[in-house]
Amino acid sequence: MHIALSSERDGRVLITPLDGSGERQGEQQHVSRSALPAAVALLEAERHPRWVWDDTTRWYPSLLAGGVRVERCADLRLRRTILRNSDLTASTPLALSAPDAWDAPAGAQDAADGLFELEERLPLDPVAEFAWQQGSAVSGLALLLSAESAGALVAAEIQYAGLPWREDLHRDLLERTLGSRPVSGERPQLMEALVVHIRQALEAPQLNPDSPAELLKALRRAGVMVSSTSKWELTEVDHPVVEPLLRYKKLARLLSANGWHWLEANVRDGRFRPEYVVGGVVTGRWASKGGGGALQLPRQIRGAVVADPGWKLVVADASQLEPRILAALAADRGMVEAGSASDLYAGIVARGAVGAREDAKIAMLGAMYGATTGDSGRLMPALARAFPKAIELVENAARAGERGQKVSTLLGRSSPFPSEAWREMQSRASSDAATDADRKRARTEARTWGRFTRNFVVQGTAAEWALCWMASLRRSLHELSGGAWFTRGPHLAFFMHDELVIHCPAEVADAVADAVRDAAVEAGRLLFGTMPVTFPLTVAVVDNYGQAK
DNA sequence: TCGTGTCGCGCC
DNA sequence: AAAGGGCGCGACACGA
Repeated sequence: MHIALSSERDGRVLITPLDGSGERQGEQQHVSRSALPAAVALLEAERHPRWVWDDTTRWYPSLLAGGVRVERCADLRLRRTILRNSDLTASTPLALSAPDAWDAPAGAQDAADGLFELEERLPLDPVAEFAWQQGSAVSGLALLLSAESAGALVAAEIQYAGLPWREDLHRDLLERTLGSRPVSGERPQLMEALVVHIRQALEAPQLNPDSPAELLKALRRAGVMVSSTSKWELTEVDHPVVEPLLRYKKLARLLSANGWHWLEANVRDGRFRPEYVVGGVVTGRWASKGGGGALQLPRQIRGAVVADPGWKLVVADASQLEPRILAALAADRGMVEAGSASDLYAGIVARGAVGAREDAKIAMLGAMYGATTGDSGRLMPALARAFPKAIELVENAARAGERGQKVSTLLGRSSPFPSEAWREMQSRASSDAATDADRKRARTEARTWGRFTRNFVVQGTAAEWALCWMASLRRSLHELSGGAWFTRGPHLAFFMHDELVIHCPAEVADAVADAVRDAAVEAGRLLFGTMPVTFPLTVAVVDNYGQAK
């Protein structure tokens, strides 16, 4: 059972029941915007449909605000992106058609109007688009299409519910770490004190350490021969300025990224409401937007995330997700077995591939990111001998990218083609007129694109695992809530690539911890069937996010 | 006074 | 000499 929602020119909403292929099935209704939540709630209860709409971010927030949660949806815009780009649908009319308004980015319908011809600016018809998509979709993409849409529901629900945030604790942290809040334009006391030390150590009384250019000059004048002012380079240097400078940088970062200004802009009524962009990264990872920086919440301030009285936070983190994904994706038995205990890297050492756990970690990162030099590059041959299938998979992905081909994740999301400029560079380099410089530059660019496609298959498949994990958990949390409005019971409150935070009444925290583990098992089964691969979680039941890990 | 590019840093 | 993938953001630098 599917039901499409679409806007009409008169501002009302058209409700169209559909069958699974997109054929109309039964009577349409028209309702006003204000009557929509009630109409959806009724149909949801009676028929449990999959709601078909152009863009979850255009429909779901107002339904949630109206007290209506839905079970399933088909987000046509997200599905369009997958279907247009996937290798699995490359020869379908949809993939071959010219881009239209359905290809515009999330929430950009209005901004996109100028990009398309007049006739494309008519209200989008979800019924026609759904039928077209259903005709183009192949069975191999079904899981990805539904997981992506489920992700859109999760993202909207997280934003609606928000992450509980204690503004008072955040302010205490800022005052302890930076000093009391300065009048605008000035530095907090503890930062100003460090500036005095830095200026003395560099004999540069006017220095503004916030300016990388000025700072670099002052460092070099003082004999500190660095090529940038970055932390990793400064750590290598032995000079009295390094310690206060690194401390200053840390404080400056806290102030600008998560200081008083961030707090006022992003926390309201005790909640931080992250704004996720589902599918915002080409690999399928989520992105975030707005000043919130949802996907980079620093550890330093997680102490301000505190469960409501009588509630708990269940924090779950998928350990070593990407290397485990690679092992399973490649069906590399040795690497899957190395990961059968809780620590994959220890398992790699135990199998004799490398000598130390730290080497195993560096080597695996190098394999996934494409390192060729340094410690990571040196360890690669040993890793390739021990785990030939896993390494072959990432090498093949890199070679395909270097040739300008697409690569795909397990569930069928494909990488984009490289740019036209990239292709021209490659063909110029292989022509008779090519100079050595042409060839060299083309080779460098080919390798760069190869590192992207190499990483794409692992990062993208890990993102698919995470989508399945969330979708599965969302279902079981709903069951645990026993019919109450979802924010009254256990609900997802935060997501960060391989980590979830669930806010829940204390009495169900243990059940939630079990549910989040079960959901990880289910995600592994959805992606890899009966392969004996495990995705262990670190689960903590805490009052305060800072207490986890 | 804009917009744009670069750096540096945080997250995975 | 070559250089590990993906992001978002704020601050600074610079040119229109």
